[in-house]
Amino acid sequence: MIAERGIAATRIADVAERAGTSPPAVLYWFDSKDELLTEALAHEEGRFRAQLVERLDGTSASERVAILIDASCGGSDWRLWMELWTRALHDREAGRTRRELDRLWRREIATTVEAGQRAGEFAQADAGEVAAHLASFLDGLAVQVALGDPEMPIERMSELARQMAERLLDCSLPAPEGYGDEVLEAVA
Amino acid sequence: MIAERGIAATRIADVAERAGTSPPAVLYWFDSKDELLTEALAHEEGRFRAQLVERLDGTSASERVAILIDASCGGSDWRLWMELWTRALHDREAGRTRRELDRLWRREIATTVEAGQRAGEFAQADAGEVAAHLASFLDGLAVQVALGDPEMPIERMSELARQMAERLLDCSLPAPEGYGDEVLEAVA
DNA sequence: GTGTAACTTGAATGACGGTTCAGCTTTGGA
DNA sequence: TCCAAAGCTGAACCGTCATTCAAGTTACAC
Repeated sequence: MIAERGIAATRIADVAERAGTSPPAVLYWFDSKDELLTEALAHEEGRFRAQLVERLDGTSASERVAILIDASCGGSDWRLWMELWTRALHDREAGRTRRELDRLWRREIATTVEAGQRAGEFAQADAGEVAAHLASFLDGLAVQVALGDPEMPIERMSELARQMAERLLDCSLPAPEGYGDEVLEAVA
Repeated sequence: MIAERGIAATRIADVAERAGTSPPAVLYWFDSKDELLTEALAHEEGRFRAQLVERLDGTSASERVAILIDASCGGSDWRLWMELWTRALHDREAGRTRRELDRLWRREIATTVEAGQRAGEFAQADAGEVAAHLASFLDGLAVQVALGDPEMPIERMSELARQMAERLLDCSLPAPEGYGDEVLEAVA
């Protein structure tokens, strides 16, 4: 609901309708609209991480980087994070949440980079620097994709991010899987 | 006003108060709140471009790239563009505007890159590709900066973007000017 | 001066939507 | 079977704005 209409335009009545119930019923489970929105975003974040952990299990560093990029491209709806960003601009609590999520995400990348360096798969470079580079680049690309920029289809995002990682780490990454119709459709 | 409180929380009464007048007076000049917001964003965009054109006058390609990066870091309030982004997610008209602005911005970069290549200042590389890289990277960095990420002060954004450009173009860019207190404060 | 257009205002108006409330139905245990 | 708690509902309630309106004030042309 949030991804479709945006936080600002999402009414309790919309959520209720989607859930096949009534506005007061929604407020029976959530104390307020604000709490509902906050929990929705937290839930999505949890879903994303869980899916990521599963995919990362028992893989090489190169594969991991490829998976992280891949997950960025299609694993979650960037519209949600963009909503969180603008929320974070004016809401202290949302700001804290956002910073924490980003810190974890960059750390995930940095840790993987370091592992790859120890395994000799990647060139020596400051892992934190690489993580900052890659994370920012992915954010920027995702904005274009989420906004349906004709010059930035999701395949190009994937390709550019991949090139960037290979350049930063001086390595070769395994090929990404294609994107299923659901993902392509969600982006469109 | 929009940068401070966000589009969603900006009331006509706020604008009126800031302008030292009354809500009906604001609606005398703008047909609706929506038009007011749209024109505000367009106005800021115009201001930014005008300032850019002035700074770019009579400079070498290397200087131009440095100026473009510099302008990205401090020339405008990214909070406004982030507001435009989320607006564009659900508003067809805002989406068109955003795409057009981004197209112009990438073209500005690409044109400069091509000029620099003709002048022998930059390595040969697909200018469109370089522009897409750089523009996305700047967007991503700007998000972190705008959100006050402690790991991404504006100086680091400037430094990373600069390195990225130098790497993409295999060149050396002139040093950026420091950021004045106003910019640093606006970001904080 | 005086009339007119431009501009502004305080006071409604009205829609919208979160929240509350009093009571209904369902569920599950004894 | 009975009863309490859990879960839900329709119908208010109420605050918050954008927007309108009728009437004022100013500025300026003649």
